[in-house]
Amino acid sequence: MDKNIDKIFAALSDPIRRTILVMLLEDDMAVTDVAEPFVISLAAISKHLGILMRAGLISQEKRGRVKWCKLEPDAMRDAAIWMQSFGQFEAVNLEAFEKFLDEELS
Amino acid sequence: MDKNIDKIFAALSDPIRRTILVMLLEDDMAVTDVAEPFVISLAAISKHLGILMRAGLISQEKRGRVKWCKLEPDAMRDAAIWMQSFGQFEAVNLEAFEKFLDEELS
DNA sequence: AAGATATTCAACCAAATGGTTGACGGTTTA
DNA sequence: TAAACCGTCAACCATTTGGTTGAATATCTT
Repeated sequence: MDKNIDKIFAALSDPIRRTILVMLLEDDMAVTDVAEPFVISLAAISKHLGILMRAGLISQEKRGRVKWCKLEPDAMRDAAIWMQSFGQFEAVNLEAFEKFLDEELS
Repeated sequence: MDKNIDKIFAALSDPIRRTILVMLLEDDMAVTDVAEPFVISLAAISKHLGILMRAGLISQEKRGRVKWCKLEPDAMRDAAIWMQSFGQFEAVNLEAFEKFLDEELS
């Protein structure tokens, strides 16, 4: 139960996986569509999705031959609590967040 | 500048390193004292501290033969912003945080 | 000067990570 | 039924990670 925080932080340490999570903020996506913007192989994306799955950050549901990926934002709560404990971080303001998303997606 | 978020999350993915950060919440510590509660070798702790250093999460200052380790909580801000963007996490309440620290330190 | 203390370095090892390609098993479409 | 599509699996490769031990360096103490 607590070992999972390891997996969550490890999952978040890869920029491809963070980008995938940002993509899933918009909407659920099929594996093939998740893979589309990246230059690496579908198999590699499949592995990344497995890591996100095992960390609990996404869930997957197969309908027909398509496997849908869904964001599970709750998984991040423990990690967020851990981080904020060091914090006195100001509340996130929208400006900072939008700027951040721009950089992340470029 | 942004590549560092990879290193921050990677650094946080290890329970020993997270425990070290919690220890440094209390006060600055010498490397030997950081290592004391752990069963692994001093050299291994030295490597962990190097990873925390390169992630910017701690700083080190040598005075005499003793190297002092200091928490640098600001380094976590970018990562915290990233996480909170998925969030709508409620503000951390003290109860949850104390429970968390108990688990982390045990 | 010699000895003890603090920390890192170097060489090594096992396991995990991130990538590849090719084959395979389901599912849909023609 | 045959062909196309969706996604994973298996085998492989290079690199990184987390640990070890023993030697090296630097500083303090006696």
